Amino acid sequence: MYHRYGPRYWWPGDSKFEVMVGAILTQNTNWRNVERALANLKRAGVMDPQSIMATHHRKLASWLRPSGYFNVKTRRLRSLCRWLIENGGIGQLQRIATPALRKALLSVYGVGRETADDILLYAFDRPVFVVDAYTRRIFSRLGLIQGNEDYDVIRHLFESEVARDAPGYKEYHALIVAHGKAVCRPVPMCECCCIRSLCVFDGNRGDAAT
DNA sequence: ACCCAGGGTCATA
DNA sequence: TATGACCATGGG
Repeated sequence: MYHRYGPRYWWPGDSKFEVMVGAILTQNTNWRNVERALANLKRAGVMDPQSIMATHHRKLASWLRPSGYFNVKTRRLRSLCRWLIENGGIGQLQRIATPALRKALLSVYGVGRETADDILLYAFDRPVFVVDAYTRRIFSRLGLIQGNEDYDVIRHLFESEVARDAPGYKEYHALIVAHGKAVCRPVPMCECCCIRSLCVFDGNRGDAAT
């Protein structure tokens, strides 16, 4: 994949905080829409936890609107900022060991396992493997996983099989997304069954494209 | 008129 | 543990 797509330079962002914001905003959302919301925050001069907390929900939501789910994402972003401030900021959090830091992130409203791992890998530079929908799709079609395993089962699999190295994990995940976008498309419905979960093409059609 | 995109929470069984 | 409803915008 590296040979095909080259270095991805992930995660895009001017600061660790911006990476965290992007991780919240990109939940089930096209990155193109996230960029608009990030630009709104920068233009408003609120790309920091204190400014976010000082902004009314209504106004913050209007800036996040292009990224979709803007009401829930407003709450999630503020809960993350509240957590950052209560814990002394990113600099202090850097001193916490990875397992404890991961648990702390997961306790934040709106931060699930993938978002937590995005933040751990790309903002805190921890060697944590991010498992997303593309990872499940690509590697299930390669026959290496079934695809519906629990998140942490797949994460531990990659972390045990791939050398624990943050820069390597960063590049790998970015390449998985690049490959997923370019080639490994979701399984389309076929005329014979018309039900996605029962489609006979599932697991077969993707092979030629992986 | 669909489907999809760099998920997570909550209620329910 | 495992589904389903819900959240919402912009692009193909």
